[in-house]
Amino acid sequence: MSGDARRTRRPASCVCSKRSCCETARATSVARRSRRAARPTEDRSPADVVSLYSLDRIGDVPAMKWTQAFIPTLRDDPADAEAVSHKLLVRAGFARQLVSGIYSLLPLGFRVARKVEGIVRDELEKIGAQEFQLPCMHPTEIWEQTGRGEIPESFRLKDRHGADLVLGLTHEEIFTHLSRELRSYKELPQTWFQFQTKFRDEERPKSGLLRVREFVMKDSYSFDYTLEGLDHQFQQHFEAYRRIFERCGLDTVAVEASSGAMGGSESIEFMVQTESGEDWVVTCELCGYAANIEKATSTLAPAEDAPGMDAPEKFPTPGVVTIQALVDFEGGAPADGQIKTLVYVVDGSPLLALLRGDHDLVEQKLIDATGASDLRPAGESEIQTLLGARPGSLGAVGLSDEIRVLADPAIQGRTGMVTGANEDGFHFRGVDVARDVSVTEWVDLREVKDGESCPACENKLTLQKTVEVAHIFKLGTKYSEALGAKVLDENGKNVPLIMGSYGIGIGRAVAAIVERHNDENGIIWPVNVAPFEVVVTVVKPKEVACHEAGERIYETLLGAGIDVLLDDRDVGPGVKFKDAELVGIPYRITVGPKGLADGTVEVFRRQGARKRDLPVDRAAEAVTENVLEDRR
RNA sequence: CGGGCCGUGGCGCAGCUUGGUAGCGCGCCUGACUGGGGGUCAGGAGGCCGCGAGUUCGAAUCUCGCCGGCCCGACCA
Repeated sequence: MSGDARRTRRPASCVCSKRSCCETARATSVARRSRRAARPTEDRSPADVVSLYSLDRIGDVPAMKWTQAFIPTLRDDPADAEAVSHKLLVRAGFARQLVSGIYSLLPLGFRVARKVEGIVRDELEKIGAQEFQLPCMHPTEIWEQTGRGEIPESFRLKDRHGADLVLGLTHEEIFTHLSRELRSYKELPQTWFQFQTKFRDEERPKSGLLRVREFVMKDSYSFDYTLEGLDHQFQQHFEAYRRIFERCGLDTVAVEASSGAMGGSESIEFMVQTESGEDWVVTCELCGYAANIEKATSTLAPAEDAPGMDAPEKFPTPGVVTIQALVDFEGGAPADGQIKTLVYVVDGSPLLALLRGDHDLVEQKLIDATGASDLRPAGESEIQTLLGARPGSLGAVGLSDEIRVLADPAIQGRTGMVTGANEDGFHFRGVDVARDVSVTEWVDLREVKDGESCPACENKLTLQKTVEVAHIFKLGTKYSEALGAKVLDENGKNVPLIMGSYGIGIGRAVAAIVERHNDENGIIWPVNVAPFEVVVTVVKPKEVACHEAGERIYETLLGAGIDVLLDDRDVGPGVKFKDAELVGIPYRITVGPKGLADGTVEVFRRQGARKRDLPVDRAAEAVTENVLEDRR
């Protein structure tokens, strides 16, 4: 009984000032024990009494009985949750929010996180990685040395002497700092990793554990002195990640990604498809092409040019300030016959981005193309100063060469186009891009749309919403050069270390697993990451036969090394079934008077909700077999 | 950072328009019954109504400010 159990569980370290507190508790617990011990019927052996008695003893019994575990399940979805994983992880007692984007993991949640970590550690050790533990608090200077001192997401603090510290957003800097102790190519390659909390003051945390401000990441870093060595490490990680996610029961799609502010030449993200995600990924089922929308391209159907003219012709378009308005305007043009002109400020200088009227800009592509560290849309007054007109009438025809113009290939060679005339209320028609527009650089800037053709095989592309669970980067020498991490090569020459970095968000992976493994009754954990693999549900725990049969099965499973939870609560069976399913334990063995009457218990498999009756003394063994089979 | 919504026992919510003893369901505690899908009955505990100021004889309710949370957008290593 939970009441009894709780009351006897006085912390050894109780520091209450009232002497009576702990003493009374102790007295009460003794009284309860004797009552409990006295309750059993006369036909029990002393061994039975001892085993019952041990129920009340906390210290030497693993906390795997429901009455002793902290599993605060909720009947209703939390009001502030939207994402499936958020609702379920809170409802099922895995996690609680402290403030926006900061969560506590409860025992069940921690058990899952530890299992995921175990899989990750196992696979990394298989590729020769060594585990470290680095600090969360870093001196700000080291971040300044690599040019990452001004990241808006960083949490900053000062120590009592006024020294500036930053809570680590990641650990390239610190691992690279340590790598300076590498002296010779003979020590290479090295692969180092850790599980550590990262702090990122996101502008908008959301979707429960999917996007948070404080989270544990497995990050690893590879050090070598040749590009081939880097390629090898990158490949090793890629394959290790594949195995990790497979073992976690996560279907991932590996996509080309933008390296963003991490720098480096190449990066691949591991994405999990879910409605709660925020990253769009483009995939081709036929040839396997896959890319983040920040990077993806497609093959376009050719657009039809309007008749050409000898020179652009200016015409009045009063009140027309959008692409759509110009489509509807008498004498206007279809969207794919227009040139969209966007003005950005890139590291302080203006830049024009030109796209086809029906296309959208991917800002990340602009950042990647310009190498900008700061990029934003220009304000209206800046635009007015630069081009002499307001947004809605902008264009690049006849601009001075001083202004940098990046244009998307979709408008290359087009004729008879319509674009703004840089005079409010006027547009040009008959624009011949090659003739009339001076383009500084042609770069892919447009966003791929669902249903466009695959750049590799021409098949139709699909667009999916996903969440990023891992990201691997070829960093090159960005960090090693900034921090002076060099080794001597075969020729005795100092060369910078060539690095890779590789991250997996543990909490995010846990949430992603829930996103993909659930039904209307709750979570369905894959066995490998389940907080418990089996729950033994005792239907009528007050009845000695039920209780004892349940205990026996529970102990047999424990002895077989199965993660098993005994639901010994004195509540109705419905409550226990609902909770077990909500929590998502893969196997349930139901022990109750009905089955015991003919010597059976019921084995229930959460996935697929399959039930079968087995003889009492066969059940533990059979379920053990199932579990061992499911573990991979 | 812009826009919207919301803060009332542990959880989910009503009450606010029209100011006057703070309510409901679930959960929790005690006891009994019950026992194969969130069961029944009886009794009970628990609330600076987010915080602060103001209006008023009187504020959960009206006004102002602040704080916190969620969603959309922008942003994102």
